[in-house]
This record gives sequence, C-alpha cells and structure tokens, in this order.
Amino acid sequence: MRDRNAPGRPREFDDKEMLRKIMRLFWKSGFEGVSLSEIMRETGLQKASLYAAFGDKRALYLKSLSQYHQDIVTSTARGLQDTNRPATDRIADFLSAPIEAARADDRTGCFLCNASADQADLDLPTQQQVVRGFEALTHALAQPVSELMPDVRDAEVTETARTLMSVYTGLRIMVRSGLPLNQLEPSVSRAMRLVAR
Amino acid sequence: MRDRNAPGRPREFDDKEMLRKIMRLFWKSGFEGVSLSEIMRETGLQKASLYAAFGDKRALYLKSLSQYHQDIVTSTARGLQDTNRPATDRIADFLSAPIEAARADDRTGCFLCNASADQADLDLPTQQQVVRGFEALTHALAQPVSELMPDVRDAEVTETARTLMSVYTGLRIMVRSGLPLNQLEPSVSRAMRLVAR
DNA sequence: GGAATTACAGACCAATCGGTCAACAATACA
DNA sequence: TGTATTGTTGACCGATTGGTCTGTAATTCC
Repeated sequence: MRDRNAPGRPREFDDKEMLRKIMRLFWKSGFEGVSLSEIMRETGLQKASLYAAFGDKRALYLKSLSQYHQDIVTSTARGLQDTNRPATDRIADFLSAPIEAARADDRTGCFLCNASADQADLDLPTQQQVVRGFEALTHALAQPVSELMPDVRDAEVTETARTLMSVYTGLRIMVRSGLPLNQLEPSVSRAMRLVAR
Repeated sequence: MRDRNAPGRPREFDDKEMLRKIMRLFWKSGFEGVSLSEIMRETGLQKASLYAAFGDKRALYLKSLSQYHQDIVTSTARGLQDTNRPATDRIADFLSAPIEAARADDRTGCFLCNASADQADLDLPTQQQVVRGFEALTHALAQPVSELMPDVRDAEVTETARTLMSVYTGLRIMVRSGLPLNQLEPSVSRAMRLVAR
C-alpha cells in the first residue's frame, strides 16, 4: 500500500483486494498451476503493474499465503478462542469445516495444506509461512482443548491440539480427493474423543 | 509391456523401471512441477519414445499414480494385514511412517496425499485413482483395528480406520511442511487411543 | 506551470512448454 | 532376402511461459 500524498501517479487498484483474487487462484491451482496470464485476466492488471506492486511470481505466491494468514487463519483462530461458545462446539466446528465447505460445493480445501503438499518441500520461505500458519492454528486450538482438560499438563494439551490439527489437515486433503462426505463425517466426533475424559 | 516375439524393433527399456523413475518426479514435484525435459533427463528416453510407450503427460502422471498403487499402497496394505505381528505395532508403524521417512531425510510424503492436494480437484481420473488408494489403505487398516476392537460393530471399525487415515494423511502433509518431528511424534500414540480400551 | 516521480498500457523478449514428424534402425515372419 | 512392423532419434512446431522495456498519463511539490 502506497502512501497517500506521495508524489507520482496514484495506484488505480487496491493492493489487498487484488492480492485476495490472486490468493484464490494459487489456493485452488497451486504455484505452477497458475500462469501470469490467468492472474492478469483475474485482476485486470498488466504484468508490469503486478511486478511493480508485488514483485515476481514467487513473491506473488508468498504474499498470497501471507494474505491467507491475515484473512483466514486469523479469523479461524479467533473463532477457536471465542470463550463465549462451548469449547466442544468450537472444536467440532473447526474439524467439520473441511466437510461443510465441501457441502457448499467448495473443495479447494485449505491453502496451508495445499501449499504444504505443493511447494513447502521446494521453497524455504513457503515452508516457513506454512509452518507459521499451522502453529497459529495449533495454538488457537489449544485454548478450547485446555478448557476441556482443565487438570492436565500443558504439554499434554499441546500434544492433543497437535493431534487434532493432523486430523483437520487430513480431512482437508481427503475431502479434496472427492471421498464421500458421509464417510468422512464420523471422523469428527471420533476425533473429539481425544479431548476430555 | 510389449509382447516378446512381437514384430518390429524391440524396446530398449523396461516400462516399469522407467515408470518408477517418472513416478518419483511427479511424487516430489507435482504434475505442473515436472517438465517433459526433466522426464527425458531422468529416464534417458526421447520425447517420442515416451509418447509411444505411455501417452501424453497426463497419461504419464496417471500411470505413475497407478504404479504407486502397485508398489507402495499394496505393500503398505500387506504390512497392515500381516497377522503375524501385534495389531498395535502394525498401526503404530503405519502412523509413524511419515515421521520415520522424514528422519531418513525423505520429506516427499505420500503421493496419494500430494496428488489429492495437487490435481484431484482439477482432473477426474486422478481423483478416482486417489480415492482408490485411500480406500485400499482404509480397508487394510480396518484389519488390525478390528483385531483390537473385537466386540464392536463393523461400521464402527470402519469409522475408526477412516479417522486413523485422516491422522496419517495429516501427518504426511504436516511433515512435508517441515514442522519439527518431535512435535509431530506424540500424535501417533495419542491417535492410538482411538482404538482399544 | 515546470520538474520530479510514479503508474499504466502494451509491445517485446528469450526460453521453455507439450507435442509431432520424418528419417532411419532393428526386429519377426514369409 | 524382402516386407511389414515397431522403436529411436533429433529436428521441428506453434503456443505459452515468466519477465522487461518504452512511451505516455497522472499526480505532488516547488
């Protein structure tokens, strides 16, 4: 975002808005699966403008991931930590999200999970962004978990949160494969057995 | 594989051997992440030979997935169903495989999981292959699970097996992101709580 | 109203992409 | 020793890739 009252011709688009459009492309099709021409079509911007504003394709991808963190990861984490709602509901909603999204005909899954499979092994900054996202979600998840396991060591709470994270990630991936949703659904309540008792 | 004693010049390479090399490329870098030139370099074959033997790039990818099924999925399933070993060991080994692979410095993960994130949403035949793989593993996993839960309905055994599958898939993805292995490790024993007791 | 600065549009770039083709080599069968 | 058949080679194809450059438009500051 450029300074207002900066010299020179002002930008004709909103950085964040464009980044969100680009994010959706990478989210759905992966790094190599998206071409600059697609990005141009989707944003209505010229290549040179994209380069001037964001950098090269890799930077575009990284900034998309970072936008995902700001938009999706953050609000998901907030939902998990909303102590006005029952802890079980919050966890169940989190674990069900992959399935509910698919019910609403959205099988794009989770950008973190896709990026992990797609680019994390090939590009270090991507890897770091992905880890950061996973850790934010794990940390948020630990909140309702600890509410349900009050007399349990912190270390155990964290371990449980991490285990739930792998169920979540797994569901995201398996939903994307097109497995029938009613087959995946029971995993939510079964995984819930890992907390409490 | 062509008939021996077929007319015409005989093939100078072994189909399966080449397919395995190609499989490793797609496994590691995804569909768009691998170019024909890389495949040529890796196999030592010319483009035209590849086309004559296997078809276009998409067919190459699909046949790689199918080779993965034959090689990896099948033997993993066999290991899960080997009743000579304790059922808990078989499940624990299966769930630990993602972490152990990474310990041996192999973070390529699971081709099914990667393909699911990469291509399943974009290409129907890929989706079907991935589902077939997941189902084979789930079915094999149900065997040791049922041994540990002898007086439990089949439906519940299957549900448990599916839940373990999502833990497995999740671990595969999270390992690939580079999360520290000692943080992921405890999820194995925690997930084991879903069986028995 | 300059001068400086920034952004936009679109032509342009070499390199690479997946894919094809024609010439030639190697085999089986008659 | 043909003839038919298949495989291998490497040049070749148009299209697309990510990326750059140039000229012009829009703004702020003086």
